[in-house]
This record gives sequence, C-alpha cells and structure tokens, in this order.
Amino acid sequence: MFSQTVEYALRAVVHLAAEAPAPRTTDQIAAATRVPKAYLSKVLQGLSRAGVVHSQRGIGGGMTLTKDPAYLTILEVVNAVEPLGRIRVCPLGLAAHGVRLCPLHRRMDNALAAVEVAFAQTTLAEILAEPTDSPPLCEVPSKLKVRR
Amino acid sequence: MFSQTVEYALRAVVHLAAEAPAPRTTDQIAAATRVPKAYLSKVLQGLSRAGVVHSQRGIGGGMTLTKDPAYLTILEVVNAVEPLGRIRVCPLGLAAHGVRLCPLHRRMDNALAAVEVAFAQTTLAEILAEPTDSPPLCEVPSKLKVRR
DNA sequence: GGACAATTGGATAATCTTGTCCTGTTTAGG
DNA sequence: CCTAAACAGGACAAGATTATCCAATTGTCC
Repeated sequence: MFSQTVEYALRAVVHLAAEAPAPRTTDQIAAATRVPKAYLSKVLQGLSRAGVVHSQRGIGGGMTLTKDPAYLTILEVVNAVEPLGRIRVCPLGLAAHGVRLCPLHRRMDNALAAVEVAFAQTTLAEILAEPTDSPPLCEVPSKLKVRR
Repeated sequence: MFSQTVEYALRAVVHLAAEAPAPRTTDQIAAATRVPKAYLSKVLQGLSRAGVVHSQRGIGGGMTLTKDPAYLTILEVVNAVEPLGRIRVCPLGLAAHGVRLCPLHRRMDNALAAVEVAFAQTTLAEILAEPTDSPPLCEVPSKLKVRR
C-alpha cells in the first residue's frame, strides 16, 4: 500500500537522523538501508527539492536533514515524496454536491486521515529513541547483542 | 494511495449493494459508477474469483453480491482485489530479529492496521443507510433534490 | 435448436513506477 | 589550479498498473 519510493525515503531519513548531524553520502545511505543506490539518488533528490534534506557536493559532502529529528515527522517525509492523497472532492467528478463526500469516499478519506494522524504524531527522534530489540532501521547493530 | 482498482471495486460493490439482490450487468455498473467498462470487467472478474460477487451469464444475468450487504465489509472487498499488505516481516530482509519490526516499520504497519480496522468496521449496508446530502455512490439521484 | 444476452479470457497498448547508467557540475583540499 | 569526491540530471529499460478491443464461451428464452 505504501510505495517503494515512500519506503525508501523513510529508510533514508531514519538513517540520516541516526547519524545526525553528520552528512552521509548516497552510497553510504544506500548500503545502510539496502536500497538500490541509483534509485535512492532520485528519491533523495526529491527530498532535497522538498526541503527535507540538504545536499552538499564535494569531499566531505553528502546529505543532511534540514530539521532536527525531534521536529521532523514521518508525515512530512511522506508528503515530500508522494502526498498522501486525501480525498477532497468526489472522485466521480460529480460536482452535484459541494465538498461533501458520499458515504463511501468519506470512509475512504477517514482511513487516509487516520494514516495522516499516525504519521503526523511520530517524529524521527521518537523512532530512534524507542527502546526495542530491533535496532532503529532494522540494521544489524554495530555491536552484536549479548547472547544469553 | 488507494489504487484505481480498489476504487473501482468499491464503487461496483456499493452499486450492487444498492440494487441487491437484483443482478446488474457490467455495462450497467460501469455506467452507474463512471468506470471504464472493459476495465471494470476485469475488476469484477477478480471479485468473482475471490467469491465476493457471483456472475451469471446469459439473458437476465449479471453480477450479484454473494453476501448480504449487512455482512460485507469494505475490507473484504479491498482484500479481494488487492490485499492491504500489512507489514509482517522486516522489509530489509534481515531476519536478524524474529517477528519484531523495527520502530519505523512498526509505525508504518500501525498505520496500515488503522486502515484495516476502519475498513473492517464498515459494512456496505451501513454505507447505504447513512443519512447524507450526497447519495450513496456520488451518483446523481434518480429523483432530483427538492429545491429550496 | 436458434437467437440473443452476458461473462470470460487473450492480446495489445499507454502510462506510471521502479531501476540503471552515464555525463556533467559543484566543491573541498592540497 | 588540479584532482578527487560527491550530487544533479538526462536517457533509457524493465515491470506493473490501467485501459481497450475482440473472439470465444455460457446461458436464457422462444
């Protein structure tokens, strides 16, 4: 249901947040997030145009988040690469009724609204801070877990 | 975020529910729901294979719902044509941790779960029964609204 | 059985998404 | 100023989604 592009964008920003404020190159992000790097490059370009990340060329350059992870929500990232597409007018094109959606599309939009709320409530900092067995990005932790 | 196929499938079943238990032909559904009929035909085939609708050929035939609209949920329809795709294992392919998702994918799956719940709670009968200015399917009502 | 109504399914095309490759441009640092 | 690092962007290809058309099949009714 979520596109690959959204998935990749989220992986990338989570990784950037984990390493913030140090810049990471596209190659580094691709390796860490298991995303094809040529395609990731395009996704990052989109994030850059949307102002979510900042790109710096040349030696020592790479990608950085433009905002503090504590204030960057998942929703902002998702909307940057591919807006959620809330249903605002009747998809049948019938302008017969104003902005009111029919019961079907109202329910569909409610579902989208729920996703929007869930995504708006989560910041990248929260994702990184969450105590869990699985490290933030599903990455293999740099130090292996203690075995019991 | 929802595919065209899902949109079309939902429109079709809502229309069928509205006319239930009378069968409707693909052409009739296409006209009522503003869906390209050749493509709708494919979508209905999918719904038929999934057992959501029943198809009957020949004169007087057409499509009918296999269940009473009071017991058919939006979720069943959506899953029939294109499963919601809940995230069950780490998309990075790392089986390093069991079924636990990392915080990012947990949140994404929570969003999907919210959609699932919203869709599971709504039956077609509820959609038809809902009092509203906008008729069930965004269709033009057969009788025009009284003007004030 | 014949005529007509309707779905089924195959072939095909247009468009979008995903992915790859390569060249150019910017930038830091010697 | 030269080199190497890094992003930017265009061209292109594969695959999936959306869409169209048509022949074949199944069914009803006379």
